[in-house]
Amino acid sequence: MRLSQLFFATLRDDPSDAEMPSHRLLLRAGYLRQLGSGIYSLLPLGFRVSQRVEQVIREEMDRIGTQEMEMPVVHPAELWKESGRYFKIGPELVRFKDRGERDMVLAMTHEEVVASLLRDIVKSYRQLPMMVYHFQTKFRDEPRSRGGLIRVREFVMKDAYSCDRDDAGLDRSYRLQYAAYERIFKRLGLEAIAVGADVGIMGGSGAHEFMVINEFGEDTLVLCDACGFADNQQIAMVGKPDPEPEDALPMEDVETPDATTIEALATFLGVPRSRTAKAAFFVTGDGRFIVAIVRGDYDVNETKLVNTVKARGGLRPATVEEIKARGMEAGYGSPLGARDAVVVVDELVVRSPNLVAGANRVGWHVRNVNVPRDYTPDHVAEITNARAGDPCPNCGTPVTLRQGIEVGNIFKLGTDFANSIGAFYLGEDGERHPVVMGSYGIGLGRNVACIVEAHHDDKGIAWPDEVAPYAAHLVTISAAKDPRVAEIADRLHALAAEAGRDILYDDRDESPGVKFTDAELLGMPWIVTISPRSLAAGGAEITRRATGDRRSVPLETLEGWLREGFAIPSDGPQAGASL
RNA sequence: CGGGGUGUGGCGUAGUUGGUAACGCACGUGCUUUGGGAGCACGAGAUCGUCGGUUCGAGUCCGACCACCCCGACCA
Repeated sequence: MRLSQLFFATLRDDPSDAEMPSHRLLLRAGYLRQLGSGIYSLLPLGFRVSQRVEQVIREEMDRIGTQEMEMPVVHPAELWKESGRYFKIGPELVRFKDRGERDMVLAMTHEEVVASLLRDIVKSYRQLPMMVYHFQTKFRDEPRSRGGLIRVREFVMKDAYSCDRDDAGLDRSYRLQYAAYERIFKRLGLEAIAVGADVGIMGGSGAHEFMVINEFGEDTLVLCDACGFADNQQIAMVGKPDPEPEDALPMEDVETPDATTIEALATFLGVPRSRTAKAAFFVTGDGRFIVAIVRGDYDVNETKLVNTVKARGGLRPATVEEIKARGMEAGYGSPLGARDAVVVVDELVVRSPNLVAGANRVGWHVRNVNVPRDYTPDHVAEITNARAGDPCPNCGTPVTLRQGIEVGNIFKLGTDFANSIGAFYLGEDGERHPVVMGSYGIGLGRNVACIVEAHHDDKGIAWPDEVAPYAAHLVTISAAKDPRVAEIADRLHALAAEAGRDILYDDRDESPGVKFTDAELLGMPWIVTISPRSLAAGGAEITRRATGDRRSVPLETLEGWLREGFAIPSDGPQAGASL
């Protein structure tokens, strides 16, 4: 591909609204353009990377016997009503009517379609197990997109679905996918770690998220360096040691003007935050009022809270009026005297004696509150976030917290979709059974961005060989001065094209500075320079983009590599080699 | 949806007390230049996010709206 013909433009200045390196570089190097919030066009270079990522995923899916197919982006809403997700999912599911006034949705994912296909096609246990996948556009009207390709509203995802006779079969499929994911991320040049994850709205019995560590990551990971324990903070259960035992003292009102936060309360009373109880108020999607009590030195974990109270439709913060209506006072709240509320208490609170809690009166708290002596919980469970330094549940070593980006996930769905959509098969036993499903997703664009996050320097991108849009970037210098330069470069370019592996060829009449700077920004793994100087030194100069290692190569040798698709031998340019 | 911010040519920006838009990069033409974002000359490109208001006159002042970005909420 001649750069003079390529549909792209490099930018000298950073676009002002790009913060992450991947976003900045993909924009500056001409891989990407934004159309709207969370909506992007992939320019030819970006599309080639995406296709190469896709091909890696395809090969690994095929390798474990997953069959490629394609399912639609627009679905009749009927199907989503059958699964119930039409009612459970909020505005991120785009709904509209077609010309016939029929309710339609834009696909966020494809479990319903797979289940409906199973309903039509799978009749017998002999047809199972079976796995399918496709690469397809998803649309999710995210409340807030961010970070370039990291969180978008429209994106292409590889989603795979396993279909098994029973849980044992699901476990087997899940392990196959897990292993395939490890191979995929390794080939993509990503150091992904699998963490235990919440099953969320997908339901089901287990899930892992594949995460790459990144300071811009939206998820918090709880990691143990000693034993390898890794969970998303949403579900990480860490032990909390027993507080010092004390005799329960009688409750005692204490005036606490303006102490509406734990911080202010602890300061005002001169006690550590661990001697206070924090109340948080929520309303579930099904209309129940929840008051959650955690110790003042911990934060409420909403995922755990949702799972504890089995909240359908999630949680939203309660309004001040709703809190008052239950006999409580925001800022001075506790279950003391509360009514019509589901009281959920963190298990550590039960073990912690004589805490300061809200009096449900403005300006007042109560000392020496003890559970269950002073109020009765409806649920006692761990509903707090793990903190850095808390003991690992496996080995007791203090855990660390890191931010991560989810590059892939795998879910054990179970039988919910099959049951609701009606995907049953006849077993060997002659009985009807629901198909047991699993769901496995990888977002292409997000992976492209994460590859750049992991493979760049201050000059630009440095693609791993496996995903580079072109294997090499051919640069000519002083072509106007020495006719041999263009002649040789043209020949090398043609040779690569004939060998079926196009290379990028900067045939523009630009100054050397522009050409080298662009080559480093664009990030092909090999930069090949043809110039009067390189010819005098014996042929071409080749530079490994990632390391900067550089050496002179005879033209015949280079031609040989190009015929092999620029398969440079592993003993290519060595560090320290010079012209 | 709450908080903060930004909208001026493709990108980055300037624009004073209100007087009809400027600079760098990129772009076109010509000449020179060619191993690290070249030089000179000429040139094209903006109804200043939109609508309304104040004013003789609005990029600038006022109001509403829209878009985008950041933090939070949210996130199969």
